[in-house]
Amino acid sequence: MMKQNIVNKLNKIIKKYLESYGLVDESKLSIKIPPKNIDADFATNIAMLIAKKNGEDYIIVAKKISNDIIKKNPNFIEKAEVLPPGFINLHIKKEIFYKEIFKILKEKNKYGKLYKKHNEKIIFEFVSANPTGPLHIGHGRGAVIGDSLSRILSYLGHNVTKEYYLNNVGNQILNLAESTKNCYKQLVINDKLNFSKNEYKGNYIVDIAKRLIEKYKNITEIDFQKETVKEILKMIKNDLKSLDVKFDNWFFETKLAINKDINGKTEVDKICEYLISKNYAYIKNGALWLASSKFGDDKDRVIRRSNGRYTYFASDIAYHKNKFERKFTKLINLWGADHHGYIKRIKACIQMLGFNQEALKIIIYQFVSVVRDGGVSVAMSTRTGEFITLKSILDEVGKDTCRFLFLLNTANSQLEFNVDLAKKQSIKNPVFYIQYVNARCNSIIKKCKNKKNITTNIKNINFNLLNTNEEKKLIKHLTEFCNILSLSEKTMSPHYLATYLVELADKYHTFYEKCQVLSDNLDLTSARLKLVESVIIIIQNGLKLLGISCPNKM
RNA sequence: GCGCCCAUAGCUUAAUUGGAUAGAGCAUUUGACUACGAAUCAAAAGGUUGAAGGUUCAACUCCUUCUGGGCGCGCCA
Repeated sequence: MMKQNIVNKLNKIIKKYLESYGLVDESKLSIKIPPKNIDADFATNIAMLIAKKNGEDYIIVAKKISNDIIKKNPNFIEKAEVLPPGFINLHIKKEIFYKEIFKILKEKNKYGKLYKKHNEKIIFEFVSANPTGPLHIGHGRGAVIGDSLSRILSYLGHNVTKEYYLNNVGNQILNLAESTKNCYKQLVINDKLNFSKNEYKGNYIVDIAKRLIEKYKNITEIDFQKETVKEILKMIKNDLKSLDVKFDNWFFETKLAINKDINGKTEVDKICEYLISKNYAYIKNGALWLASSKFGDDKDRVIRRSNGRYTYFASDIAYHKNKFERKFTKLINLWGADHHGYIKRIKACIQMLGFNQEALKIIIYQFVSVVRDGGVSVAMSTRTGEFITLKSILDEVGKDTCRFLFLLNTANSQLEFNVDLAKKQSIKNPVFYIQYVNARCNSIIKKCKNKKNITTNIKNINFNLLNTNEEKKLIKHLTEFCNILSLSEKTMSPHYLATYLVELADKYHTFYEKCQVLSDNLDLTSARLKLVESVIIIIQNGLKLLGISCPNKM
């Protein structure tokens, strides 16, 4: 939390000027790391705010304030410069950065980790793909973003439970079971396979049917619904496992929509009764409608059809209620872009249940399209069987590359996954670029193991010897790790960490070319070795949070 | 028709959420392996940030309109 500490300190210093000039509004005040082309540690726009209010010259005010800051904080600020249009750029004393490197070396794989920081209990729901087929590449994106983000949140002291909600009830499941059954029958009489329009197609259905033929002698013994879901669930879990994604809990819809209490009522029954009693639900044309438009939804929604059967949405209400009943105080849902229309209605429900809708945070990720040498295949439809399975991609490009390509971009824009390029670049690939840093570092460490007269005690290292631009940039970048984690936390976007690691690798490789680590100058060698060690720590911590391996040899 | 998201270099994209000269990678051109791993580095070239207005000292970022793309709008899930 080095950046935060400095910002807090600077805030105190700078706010005094705001007050002395009678400015109350702090919302436009910024203290942040300047763009890369600016040589400074921090920058503030305070002078422009003040000058604007008083109608004074930006530069003159900036110079006045910056001079004053230097004079009053000699132990903290190295120098301050004014650049047009009126920024004050601050250089922090080098020792503060060295201290942070100390901290990295000392805390190692726990550097940046926070403990018991939050009282809230988070439930993070993601993937939740229907058990009607194997996961496709779009689900993969959700799985990776959700998994990496929850790793980051946990690392920052949040109490996170990762949950997969399984819709194992309803028409789609009946339909699925029917598909397997038909396939089974046709296979038994050795018929040519024919699927009707609404049935699920795909080799996995045939595989399941074949397995059932082996397992059972008579069709009457088979519970097709149970068996099919079981088999598909096995597939989904396998796919997630090879992506290195693990859930803490699998929540079955049957628990809400099928299981009954001693009064013969399901959770869904009960929630509907509650909603009716509160006048949040009403009967129209024989169906039960939720008055969600009262709470910001575009229109009211049917939760129980006139034929008496509940909609999927009814279970969803019960599910979110259940999350609160399990004492979760913050709900995070990661949804594919096709679900954006559900945000308003589910937020409406949460208000009806008497909870704060702010407790629910919904992250939407846009779709993935797959490109192969020119041709684009987009539609990921489980029903038609036209989709690219996550497994096939994993088999082709590997877990690390797959995860990283999902993590490098913001969730908010559509992702074009170029399989051929990912394969071709398997050597020249951003993941390898980062992993190579670790390999190079470890190679150096190994090489100097037998060297004598190297200083290993951090306290005796003279970091002032690390004087080149490459070293200074590398040090500064290392110290931004915590800042990046909290940015990812704040924006719920793990991609900041991914791009940060690419930049770190970039800075390390430059350093590596320019600065020979092992040399006759023992003091310098010792200092550079410590720098290399801290690079290893950050790279390993970072990749671990992204769920990517970090081999010492490649 | 209504709603959500997107549009940045030839391609894939970033920009710490309103800051300074819009950063990378791939592809192209040039140079560097008898020093710690060349899966690397150095350099060149490539941009009116889809268009037009507006707000602001400051706009890729916010507002309005338009164009193009994705997705969603059922008593489907």
